[in-house]
Amino acid sequence: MSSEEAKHTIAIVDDHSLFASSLEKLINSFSDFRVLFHAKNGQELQELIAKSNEQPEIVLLDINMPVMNGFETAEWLMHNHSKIKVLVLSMEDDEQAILKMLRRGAKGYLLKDIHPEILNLALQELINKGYYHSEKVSETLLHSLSPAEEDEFLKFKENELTFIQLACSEMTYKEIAIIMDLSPKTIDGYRQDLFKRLKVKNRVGLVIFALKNELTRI
Amino acid sequence: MSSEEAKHTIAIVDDHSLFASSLEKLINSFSDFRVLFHAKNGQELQELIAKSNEQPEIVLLDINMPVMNGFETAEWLMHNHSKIKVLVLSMEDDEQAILKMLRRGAKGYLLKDIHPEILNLALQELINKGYYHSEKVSETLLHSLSPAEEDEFLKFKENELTFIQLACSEMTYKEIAIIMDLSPKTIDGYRQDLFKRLKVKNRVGLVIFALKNELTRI
DNA sequence: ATGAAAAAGGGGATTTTTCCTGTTTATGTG
DNA sequence: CACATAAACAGGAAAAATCCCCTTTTTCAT
Repeated sequence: MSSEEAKHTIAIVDDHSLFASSLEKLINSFSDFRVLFHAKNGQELQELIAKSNEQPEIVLLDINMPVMNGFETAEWLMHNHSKIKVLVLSMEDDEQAILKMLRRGAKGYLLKDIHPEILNLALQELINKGYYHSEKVSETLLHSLSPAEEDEFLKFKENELTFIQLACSEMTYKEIAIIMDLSPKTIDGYRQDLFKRLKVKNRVGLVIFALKNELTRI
Repeated sequence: MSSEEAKHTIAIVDDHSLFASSLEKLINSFSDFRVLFHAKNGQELQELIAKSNEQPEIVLLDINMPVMNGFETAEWLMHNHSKIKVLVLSMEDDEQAILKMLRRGAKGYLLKDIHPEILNLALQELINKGYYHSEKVSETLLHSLSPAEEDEFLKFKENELTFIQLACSEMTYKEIAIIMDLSPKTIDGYRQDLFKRLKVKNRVGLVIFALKNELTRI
């Protein structure tokens, strides 16, 4: 791999432009990667992706950014460009942040103070294996599963959870309303609110979400 | 560590008594561990724990057991004896099983064909770090949190299978028709035929069927 | 080549889902 | 009490899903 065109493309999303541009130089010095563009936040990334005729294969994503932060950006990428791999580059060594990012489909999580060669390695693994997991990330995952804590992303009220679970069945909403002893209109309210919050398009999307997050079992 | 009393205590839960007893011998040969008792299933474990005046620090847990399987047992332990660490010892190298166990608080997951020294190491780590994570487990965790890839088999015709898999998404039938380059009416034909054959009432039923039978993964 | 069977496509109707915009009813807090 | 807020509920309409019955096209073995 050597010609410019064969290099894997990368987008950087970080509001610290000094960091972003030095990172760009570094990446361009890697033999297999080149930076396509960088954005100051998620919103700018959306615009650049829309405008550009070339899509990045990998997005290096910061978390703390104004306007549209890393979590929202990862969520948007997951829903709208699932082929783009997200590698989080963050300042904070925070288990909850790591988890929240992984839940939003991030393929790796690196601290900003790592050695450049580690970044190169991570990028290579991202391309070859589809993900890069550092020791830290693995430990975090294991830790996190025992106390089973949550993030806003999947916190539900009792009724909502019941509705979700019933929606994962062959019942119509009318039948669910009867079971839950609520008006069909209330059920419709739950449905609409959940669709928006979980960014799903329809009931099948809701079912998939519930199963992925083990909100119910089939 | 050498006196019998100072050794860490272990309970084995496995219905294959030959395996269980040889495992007991093996563990008793480790300098830091001794087997307290073994049970044929979760129910027997409950009784033994209740009867015994000494609680095991670690439970080596099989998954496939009659009466009360590993999942149920892990769940019970999590809720009733959260201080006891569960190390799953399973036959199957199954991502879903690994995840289900970790979600139920398991502190480690080992395949039954590992080298004895690995078991010793895992037990040591369980005591020292509180968990043992193999490479496989780490990969599974990461894998599981991101959208998965697909797989295919079974006795459906190619087009049917494709349709089923696409139906397990947020696409409308019209969109599926476009993707499959068929008339929406043909898609409706597939749908109707499958509903009848699989005895499902609606699309959610179809999705559930597909997942139960591993026609697709989400 | 031809007839049966399978696959693809269709008309047209009802039901369910989905969406958008509200109002009313509880509920908790200063 | 009054006020803010969340929960429950509604009207109305468009889109999608579902159903039933029917026709055309393709495939394939004889």
